[in-house]
Amino acid sequence: MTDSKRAGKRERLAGAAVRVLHEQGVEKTTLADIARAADVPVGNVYYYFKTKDQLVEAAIDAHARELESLVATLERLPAPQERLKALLRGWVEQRDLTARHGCPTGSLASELDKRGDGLDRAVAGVMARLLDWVAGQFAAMGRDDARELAVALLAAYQGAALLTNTFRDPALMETEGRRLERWIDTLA
Amino acid sequence: MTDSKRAGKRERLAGAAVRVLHEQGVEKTTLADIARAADVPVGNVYYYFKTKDQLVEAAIDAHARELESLVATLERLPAPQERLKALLRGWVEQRDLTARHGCPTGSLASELDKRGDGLDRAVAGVMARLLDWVAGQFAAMGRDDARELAVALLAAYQGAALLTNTFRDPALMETEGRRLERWIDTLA
DNA sequence: GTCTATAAATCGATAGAC
DNA sequence: GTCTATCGATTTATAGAC
Repeated sequence: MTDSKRAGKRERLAGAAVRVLHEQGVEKTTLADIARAADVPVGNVYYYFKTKDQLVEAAIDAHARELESLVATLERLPAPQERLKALLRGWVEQRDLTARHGCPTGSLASELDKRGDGLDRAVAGVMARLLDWVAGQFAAMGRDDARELAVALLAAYQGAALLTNTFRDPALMETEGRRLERWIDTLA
Repeated sequence: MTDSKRAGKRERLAGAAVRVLHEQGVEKTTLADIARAADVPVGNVYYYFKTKDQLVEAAIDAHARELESLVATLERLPAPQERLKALLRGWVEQRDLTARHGCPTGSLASELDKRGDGLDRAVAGVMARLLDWVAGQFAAMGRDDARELAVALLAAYQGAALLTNTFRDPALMETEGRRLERWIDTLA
């Protein structure tokens, strides 16, 4: 089989893993679940990934690329406060999915921390890059407490996502999103 | 064996479960892990709990009682804003444990959501009672947006706990705790 | 390269001796 | 009531046919 086809199957597995791991969690998800979602025979998974951990790592990488692509579209907006508010609105738009399964990045970080392997460091890297970008926006707004504000914004979202998921209440994310937009306006 | 002794062993198992489930997560924790921590033979666990789920539920109840006892001590403080700030300081004091394993309630809520069983509703109840109490404090401060403020405070803490855990950085919780104390002062 | 069959390990749960 | 031994189901991972 050609390299392009092999890459396609690898990516299909990684992409399906992102979705299924978000829905079911890492521990509850079997390789059979991911293989089925990717329409690949179970035993064949091991040709592309030596262990389950390597497949999870590929899913983290795929998720990181999705996040980078989102940030890239935000970069097109001229003002940093508009970029941050657009990020917020994107999170609010995902409220139904968040109510069902939580924030993909946050629940992954929480779950991978409990595993002995080093996969939690990979998610921490994804989270760190997002935090850096948010801090960069606050810095562009002339704030010298940019990092602290970035932590506050990201924490507010992560916590809101957790409560939205816990109470299965998408409206909670809407209310919190509006409040955070007003907060950003006061900082400009 | 007497009822009191039996109750003692049941409680020892539930108490050990609270600790071990926080450290290792629900899925990674085996009944053997909990039995060892409680100094009870593995097979004997099933005399006290018919299934693993029932043991997890007992752990949630035990955790709920710990939280209620904490809230009861806060009730002794005269002013509602002092009660909230004391709650915050308690969270900050737990920062090292949080950096290692996250917030016990939050990580439990996140993990149990991914399981098919109904245990996530039990944690949601614990979280709801805490949220109600916080909202009650804001209401006593004369705020008619008490519920929204309570969601904001609890979400800020849950998000800060998640980031503290993800980055393994207790200082993050300290900084965020100070910021939230200042925020409460502006609302009084 | 692809897939089936199965080994190997883990863990929840039960049977039954004491 | 307490504990050991073990079953049965699930899941990761591998061997090997095609």
